[in-house]
Amino acid sequence: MEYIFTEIEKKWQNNWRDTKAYKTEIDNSKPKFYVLDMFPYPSGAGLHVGHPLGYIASDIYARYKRQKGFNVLHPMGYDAFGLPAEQYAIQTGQHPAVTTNANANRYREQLDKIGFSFDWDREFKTCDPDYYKWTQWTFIQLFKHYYNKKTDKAEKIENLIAEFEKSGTENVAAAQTKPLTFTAAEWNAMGEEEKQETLLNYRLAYIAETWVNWCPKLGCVLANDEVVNGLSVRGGFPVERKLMKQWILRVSAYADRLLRGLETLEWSDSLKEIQRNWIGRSEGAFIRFKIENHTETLDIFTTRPDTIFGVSFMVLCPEHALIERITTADRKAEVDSYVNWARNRSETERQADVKKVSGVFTGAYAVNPFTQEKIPVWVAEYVLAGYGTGGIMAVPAHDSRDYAFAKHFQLPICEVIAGGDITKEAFETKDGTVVNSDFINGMTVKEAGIVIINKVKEMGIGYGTVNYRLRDAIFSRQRYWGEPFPAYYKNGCPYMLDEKELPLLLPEVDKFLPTETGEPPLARAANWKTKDGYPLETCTMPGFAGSSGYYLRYMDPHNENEYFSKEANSYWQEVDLYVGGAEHATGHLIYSRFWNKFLFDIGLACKEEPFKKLINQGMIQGRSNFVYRVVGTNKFVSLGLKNDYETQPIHVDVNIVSNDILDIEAFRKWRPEFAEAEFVLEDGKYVCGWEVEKMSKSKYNVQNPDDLVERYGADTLRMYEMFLGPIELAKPWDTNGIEGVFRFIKKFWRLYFEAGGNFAVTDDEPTKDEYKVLHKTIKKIEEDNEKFSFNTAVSCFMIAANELTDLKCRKRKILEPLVVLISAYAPHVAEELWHLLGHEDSVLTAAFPLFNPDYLVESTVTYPVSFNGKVRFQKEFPADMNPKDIEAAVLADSNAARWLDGKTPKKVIVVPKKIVNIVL
RNA sequence: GCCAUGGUGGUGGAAUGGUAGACACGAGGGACUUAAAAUCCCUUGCCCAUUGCGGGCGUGUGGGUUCAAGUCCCACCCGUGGUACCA
Repeated sequence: MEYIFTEIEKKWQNNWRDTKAYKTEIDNSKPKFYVLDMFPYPSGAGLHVGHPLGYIASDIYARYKRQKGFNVLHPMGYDAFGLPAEQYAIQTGQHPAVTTNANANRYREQLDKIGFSFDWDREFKTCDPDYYKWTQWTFIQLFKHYYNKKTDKAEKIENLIAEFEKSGTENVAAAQTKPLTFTAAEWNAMGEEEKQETLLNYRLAYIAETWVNWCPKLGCVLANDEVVNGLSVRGGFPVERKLMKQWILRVSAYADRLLRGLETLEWSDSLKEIQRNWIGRSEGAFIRFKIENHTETLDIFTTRPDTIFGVSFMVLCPEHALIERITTADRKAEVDSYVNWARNRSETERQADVKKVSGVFTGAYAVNPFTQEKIPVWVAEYVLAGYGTGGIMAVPAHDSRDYAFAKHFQLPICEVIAGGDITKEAFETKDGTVVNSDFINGMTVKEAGIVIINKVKEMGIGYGTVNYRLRDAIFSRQRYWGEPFPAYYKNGCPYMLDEKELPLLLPEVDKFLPTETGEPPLARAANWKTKDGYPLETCTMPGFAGSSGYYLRYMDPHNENEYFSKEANSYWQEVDLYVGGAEHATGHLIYSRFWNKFLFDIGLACKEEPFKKLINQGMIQGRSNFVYRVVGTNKFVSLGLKNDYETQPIHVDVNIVSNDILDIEAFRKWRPEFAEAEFVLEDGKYVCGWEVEKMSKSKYNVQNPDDLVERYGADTLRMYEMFLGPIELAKPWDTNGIEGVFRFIKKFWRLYFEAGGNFAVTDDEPTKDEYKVLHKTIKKIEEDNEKFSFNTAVSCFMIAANELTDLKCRKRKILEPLVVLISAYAPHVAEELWHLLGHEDSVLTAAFPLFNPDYLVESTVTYPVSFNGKVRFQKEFPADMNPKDIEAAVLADSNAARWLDGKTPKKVIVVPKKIVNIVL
């Protein structure tokens, strides 16, 4: 019988689908295991070979865990809200839901061909109202909670209101937008609107006017992680700064817990480090400076309170509210013009000349609280509005940016930490002795910092604190294709819809564009009001809203009354293994952790962290092929000969190149202008050049998995993608080696058939050597599966197949367990062989074979004998011989005599089962 | 700049401090075949010897620890990814 993968794969894929072989239910008799892939955005381009890399790895692990007796949850779905569908809708008028559904169906078709063990009964898209109902519901909860720093968790806003009524802000320690203080009497005297306005300062989902990343081309606000180098991640359009009223999530309230939680996770160190940097914890002090002739004060954050005697100027960011009030009349014109210029500069422009120093003096002076010295207050772009207080104390001697600024504007530079040469550059090192600083002279940086913090606290002008770089997440998007906010406005204040009114369905609109007055597309919807006639929010939620809690919904995806049931959550708990790309490190993986921690605080999720173990699959890069055209002709030279001509490299579609050899006929047909192409060949072949680049349509290096499945079958594709290299490693996609894996599968198949082609597995008792091959394989595969070392596992299967072929082993006791072992990797082949072996049930329910160490025990071991670390000969000994006897036996050997050459060995080292080393 | 991470044959990549290069691709040679496909066998890190054993050099560079280093330590060079006026 021949290996006809097309038939086998179709047969079993249909069987698994019809029998719902992968349907998963809560089963308290088994331990659970939750394996999740980062679900894809269904783009129009379809699945490319990079997607399945992670899915195959997680599928192998899920199947392995099932074999090990776990009840495995392995769901899949689609992250369906997003910009491309909307932009397509704007161009064509086609509703994004239509495009999204079509794309998702195509993805499903492609995924099905690869033989994944997803429980498709749990599938959903984030744009399904049944699902986004719970995204909206969570948003309402965020609105109704604040972060209590005393209990270190989210609490009901009612508790806060009760506290305000009782004693104002006096006993309140809450995460807040800006510090507020008021008494109970003041609170009680506030009107409804004022109270609501005040509460927004505390809610975990709040509205505030902030500087946002505005992308005019997309007509939309972007989150910090959606902007790279001043350009939008989607589309690469320039991003500006704009002051807008936005919904915001108070992610920063969780900064410390997000940081500490990392320690409990089995994530790679590099990914944890990226998150640590993103959260950006820094210890320092808030210090309040008086401003001369003003009642206003200037608050700053510094990590170097020890350098306070070295402050020679202050700097405010151009957005700072204080500028207007303290600028002196004679400086006003200049300051205004600078501030205007700086504020209107786009992110891109700002990023472009980071090195350029610019700034302007306000004419005002702050007062150093320790020396009473007058310190000029400047405005400069290098101070950012979004970090700390938007104002700094500049210590040019010990900060390179302040140094550059001081040099440029000829401001004094005063050394307060000894150890550097401040005539050349700033001395930023934190070990050194404090000098020129009155009562802290002679102290270390660390000691001085503590003393200053205590002192400012005593003086009532500051305190030691921790500052985070992590920003609150802007949650409004001026788009159509997203979750509508379950919010409406009354007298300008936001209120939430009743939970019973959820889901608030995305309305139909005539066009997916903003209105003529610049309002978001939802403003076009007819009757976009509550039933009492209040206007609904017209923004929608961002892409990360739907993906922040989807893993929880998979636990109980059809629940109509709850996000997920207590029962389901307490069984499945958290994701045990999460597989996906590291590019989500500062976006999705932060937002989900925040989302989950909040749900944990309000008693919904039973685990604080959503993803226990995370594997980052490396990016699959494209491997482009080139042909070399002789300049000005239609003649193409093979790679090895191109230096003899003046050539121009041209991208050629990788699908008409095999092992870097061009299919000339296909090339002629590829483009009309190449129909008459001539070729200069090497050995009758046209060899293409290659380069690793991003996978992209324009480089003709996109490979989709369907072609490969068609040519080699799903099992080969699965094993080949694993064989490419370690799963975490970024690597270029390269089909050059796929033949080898295909050969292996055919060889594996042939183990079960005699020369004539009949299935020929016997019940004979295997020999010891045959058992050894099996048990060696069981051991290695188990180890590799546990380590996610799937590439070496594939090699291990190849070795086993080679050895069993050599042994002509066709025995059930060897070949049957081998089918089970390989079923996680090549499930179709395994299932077919399993049935040929006479099983009625499915290989999917078979247990992982047990390893028996007895079969690996050697009676003799060959020891390499080395002199001074160089191997000279080998000698065989009984496996249980003791090292002293081995030593004696080696020295008595005639080969040893040759190398000893009359010398007495200094030392003889016998490493059990490894090596004998003789030191001369 | 900072943080992370990697550097091993023509290529992808293996190696709990213990015979570096497993496995695979590619290449060369051979068998089978009318031929092709498929399959199988041999060679394949470099250099010398090749009538046989054999010998020397090799994991980015330079040092060090060790009986023994791709692996551990120090310094440097190069690549990749993240991040950047974060006070």
